[in-house]
Amino acid sequence: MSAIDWTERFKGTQGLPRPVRDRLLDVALIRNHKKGYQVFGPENVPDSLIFLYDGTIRVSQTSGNGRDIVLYRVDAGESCVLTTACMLAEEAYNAEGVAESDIQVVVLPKMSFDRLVAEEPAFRSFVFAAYSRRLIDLLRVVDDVAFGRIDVRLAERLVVLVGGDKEISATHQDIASELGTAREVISRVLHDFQKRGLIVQSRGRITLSDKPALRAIAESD
Amino acid sequence: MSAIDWTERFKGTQGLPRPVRDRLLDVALIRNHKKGYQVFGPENVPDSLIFLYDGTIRVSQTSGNGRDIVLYRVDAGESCVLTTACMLAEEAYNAEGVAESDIQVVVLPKMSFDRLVAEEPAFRSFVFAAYSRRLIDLLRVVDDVAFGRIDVRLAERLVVLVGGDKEISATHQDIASELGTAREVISRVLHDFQKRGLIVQSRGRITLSDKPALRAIAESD
DNA sequence: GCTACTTCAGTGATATTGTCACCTAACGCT
DNA sequence: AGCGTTAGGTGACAATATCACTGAAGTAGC
Repeated sequence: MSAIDWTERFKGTQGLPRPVRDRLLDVALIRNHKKGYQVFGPENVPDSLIFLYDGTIRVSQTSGNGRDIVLYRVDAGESCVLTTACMLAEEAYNAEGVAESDIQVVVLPKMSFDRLVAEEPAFRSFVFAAYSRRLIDLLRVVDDVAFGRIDVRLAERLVVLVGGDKEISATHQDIASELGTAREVISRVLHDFQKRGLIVQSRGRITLSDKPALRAIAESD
Repeated sequence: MSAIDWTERFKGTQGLPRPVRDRLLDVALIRNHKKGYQVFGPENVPDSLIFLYDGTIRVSQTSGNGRDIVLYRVDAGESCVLTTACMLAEEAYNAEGVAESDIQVVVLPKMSFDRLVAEEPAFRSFVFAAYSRRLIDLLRVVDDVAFGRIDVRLAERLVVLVGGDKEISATHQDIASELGTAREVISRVLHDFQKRGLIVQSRGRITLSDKPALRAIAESD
């Protein structure tokens, strides 16, 4: 058994009885990938279930022309259920998962996955919870894109991206790809935020100087 | 056993061995609902898995102001996995499933569902396939809303709604709610379609007079 | 240093879509 | 027919997207 009991870190699996965790350790393969690695995509259909041990995966969708939109992120401790959808889909679709940092993933072969689902109720509910969370994430995206204002969404995203910090390192294009809009739109709204004293910009860098105000804008939906 | 072997009609369960079908019949409850019945929604969280035996359920999302968007439809033979997401969600969200016709549903109590998933591999893959299909449906919605042109989406929807027929019985508001846009937008685009000889309108009724042309518009993405 | 090259950001013009206000036409009802 | 309700039309304007540029800021080579 490995020195690190990695299953400890999987959200929702904390309550798993000891033997279940050991079984997970037994059948899973640990893989490392560099930042930028495409975990799955239209041209790269995996045949295994993927759990993320460390790092984050950005799952995004690409349009015919150059625009992107981020659907959700997979954080450490979560599983990437779109890979299963990916496996089952016969019609083409253009979602892809890319490592946003160096990542360490736990690869669970389809057969082992199937057996664990069958035999371990706790694992089963973990998997269904993962699916449900993704469905709800997507509902949120639909809601935002269909009904949300761009300045509200941008403010919200800035607050999320900055985390506990004060600075964000991202180009306008990066942020446009997050929100599924065009760079020019982001440039204009950011310009407006700057005029209002909410942020300070420099090339590839945004400093949030009035986080509470941004949060207030983000809440106004 | 009922006279009708309804499990025959469930897509993806055709290959189930006889005893599995019998077990489904055993534990499931059949319920009838009128058109307009809310199968699930923010105020109405079910505690069972729902399979649709007959009719269709429209799953849509409502915005803060009056706008709606249709996420997908559940047809006979499919399961409504959002109900499970519904059950698991702690944060509020505003999706609802409404019977679009009189429906007959098969209600599978959570416990029975769990047991079937555990014990019947065929049932298991049926359920995962259902989840995946919904995820992919939602990807399509995101793609349309974020990147699609409204005239293209409208033409597409008209062709789908008309089916093998030539007429659609729906108000502009109905169609706007399908696509997540405003009535005025639909009115204008339909007016344009009419001027171009693609459709003929009367109150609450649209006749597709040039379906091939509409299909051509729908394909132009 | 300077130059060439690339990436990033700003901006005006225009098209598309959404919002608001108000109007008219069609239908159902008594 | 008269009346109320719903469906649909339209102009004005706001928000967002697209296009075609511009210059500014970094980067690599010399």
